[in-house]
Amino acid sequence: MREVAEAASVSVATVSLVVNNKPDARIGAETRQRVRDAIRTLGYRPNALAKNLVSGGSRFIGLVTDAIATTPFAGQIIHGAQDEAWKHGYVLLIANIENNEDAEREAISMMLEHQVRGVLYSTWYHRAADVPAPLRETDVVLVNCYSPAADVRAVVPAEAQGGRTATELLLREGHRRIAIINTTTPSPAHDGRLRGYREALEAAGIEYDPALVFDAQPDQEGGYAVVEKVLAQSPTGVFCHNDRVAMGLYDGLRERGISVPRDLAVVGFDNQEVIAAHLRPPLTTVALPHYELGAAGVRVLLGVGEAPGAGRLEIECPAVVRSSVGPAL
Amino acid sequence: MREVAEAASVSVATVSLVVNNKPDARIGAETRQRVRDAIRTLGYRPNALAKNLVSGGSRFIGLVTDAIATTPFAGQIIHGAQDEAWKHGYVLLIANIENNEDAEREAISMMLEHQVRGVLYSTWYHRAADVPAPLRETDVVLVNCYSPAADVRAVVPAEAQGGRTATELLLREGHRRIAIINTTTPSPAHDGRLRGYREALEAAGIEYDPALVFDAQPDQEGGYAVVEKVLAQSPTGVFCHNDRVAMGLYDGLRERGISVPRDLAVVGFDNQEVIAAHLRPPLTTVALPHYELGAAGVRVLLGVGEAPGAGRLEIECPAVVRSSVGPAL
DNA sequence: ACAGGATGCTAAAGCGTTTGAACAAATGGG
DNA sequence: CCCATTTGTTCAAACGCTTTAGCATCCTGT
Repeated sequence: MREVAEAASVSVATVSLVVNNKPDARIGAETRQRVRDAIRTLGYRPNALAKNLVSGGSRFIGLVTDAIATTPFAGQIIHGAQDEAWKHGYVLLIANIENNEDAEREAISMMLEHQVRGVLYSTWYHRAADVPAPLRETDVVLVNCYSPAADVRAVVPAEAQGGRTATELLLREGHRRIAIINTTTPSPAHDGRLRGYREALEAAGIEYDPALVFDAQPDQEGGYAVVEKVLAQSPTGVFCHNDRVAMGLYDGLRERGISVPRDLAVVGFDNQEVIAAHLRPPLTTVALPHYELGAAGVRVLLGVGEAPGAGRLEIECPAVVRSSVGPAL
Repeated sequence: MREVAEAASVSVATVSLVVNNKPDARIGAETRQRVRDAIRTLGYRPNALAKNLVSGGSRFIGLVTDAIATTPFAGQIIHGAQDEAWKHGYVLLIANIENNEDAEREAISMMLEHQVRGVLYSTWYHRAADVPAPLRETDVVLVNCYSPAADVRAVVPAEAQGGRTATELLLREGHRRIAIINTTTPSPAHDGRLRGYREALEAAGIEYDPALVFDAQPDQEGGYAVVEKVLAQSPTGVFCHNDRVAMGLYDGLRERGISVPRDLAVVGFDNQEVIAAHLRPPLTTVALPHYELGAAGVRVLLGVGEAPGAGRLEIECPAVVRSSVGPAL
């Protein structure tokens, strides 16, 4: 900067004013141009570190995740957070801590030392989570998880609405006998989606029948294993807890010569692209809005747009219609 | 820091020396303890920004990717890079530029302004890439792509070795008539894997038969569409260009009552977990080492461990054995 | 011709660290 | 008992930038 100042024969103060385009800075047009030229010819770049130092805070937002690796979802959260942060002039500082206490402590320290504007703490599946104590030193927003004590702002998928949407996908094609294959473990996903299912049925004036509710491991094997029992109840539509379960269901159905969607309509959940889009027929499902979770997390942190003072902000799970739901016979 | 200094009644210089544990600093044990206590009770954290300012450079490594969103792979690259960076005391600054020129320029500016130690420029599939001019201002390592001019260090998957490995997976079970379903578009993957296939055959003393080489769109539809033609050549094993092709192949085979691996052995490529692990039977495949690409990228950038002065460092593609390859009849 | 207000620019302090030189006190050797 | 070390600690400059107060000029109207 000093070099630029010298080249343009002005003071560094002037250069600063020009670089930052200060609205109320009175700089002559000619001088301004001279500085601009000097900047160009010298290839000057401001030093963000120094800038942040003097301004007190930085333009960093920390993102700590518990598993970038194990799931394709985390990528989406990062992506959403990064886009939104970018939009507001912030940069993402990421750290992932594969359930490693020390790594977590270190990561958080690092972020605090870099004077982050705040931290997004995200998990790869929707669950309760404790906020590590040191994070209290800064702004925190939980993403895809929530504090049981509800004392920290959180952004989570709207499981119940998702369950409702999934069920409505079947209802609106005339299905009245709709099974749900839920997961075995209690969780926001388990409870919320079931609740949505029941709400949708009720709204359609259909009585809830516990016999149509099945539990299965939330993966392909689970879906495959439960086929017989599901068919025994002769539903015309099935809402699967996730796409992998639907994948297993497909396998079982195929073996029995049962055609999707002609003989049985199937709806998944998660919208795991590689699975849902490539099954035959392509799977109609409900998406977990990971990108939006990341983006909304940043918005909440920055206090722009929708903002729950505390408590959870629920992000809609949109329907993704493909070809696995047809009209009820 | 000043507060700590006052609390411990020493100078800030002393505090600095204690905090950084300077090896050749002569500080009395008692003073040292006093400072430590003050730090603890005041909850002092050093300001990384200031530290970096004075030290000249920062502990940032930039990672720019062309698509975090669209693929589960990018997550792995990030993860590998982040772990390795961490290990050396660096933090990742990420930016992704969904083929948006402006975003790219901005992202790079941002990184340079933050005085990054260097930048990893990564693509989501292995290809040639031009290094954006401004990146020349800093250290760059290409990850999963390479500069045609070979003037920039690059880390890429060893496609040929991967093709060889895939083929050997079949050879060692006694298969002699092995088909390859390659992709239609020329690319490092196309050429390298085919080369590996030929090398493996040659090493096994099997003559290369062009009739066993098929081209197909590199997705499920492609694999499904080519089944008939492949079967017409009655191979006992098939090496698919990727797992999605294998997925399509599975579909076609199932329709024809052909059992994997009993009637036909199948090997995929990419090791796309959600697909490969969940197909029935689970797919034996060769993994693209995305995690390692990220990690190796950082090592090359930092000049630790294996380091090609220039040119490409090839990372091994390991076999992932599941159940889709059985002995040849 | 001159007060008063714009206009254009700069000086200098400060942001939180690091670091080499400098200083003071204690110790050891002869 | 004095000089030379060693030991413990501080001074002050520097890092690259922002920002406020202030100093010159130059207009404008009277």
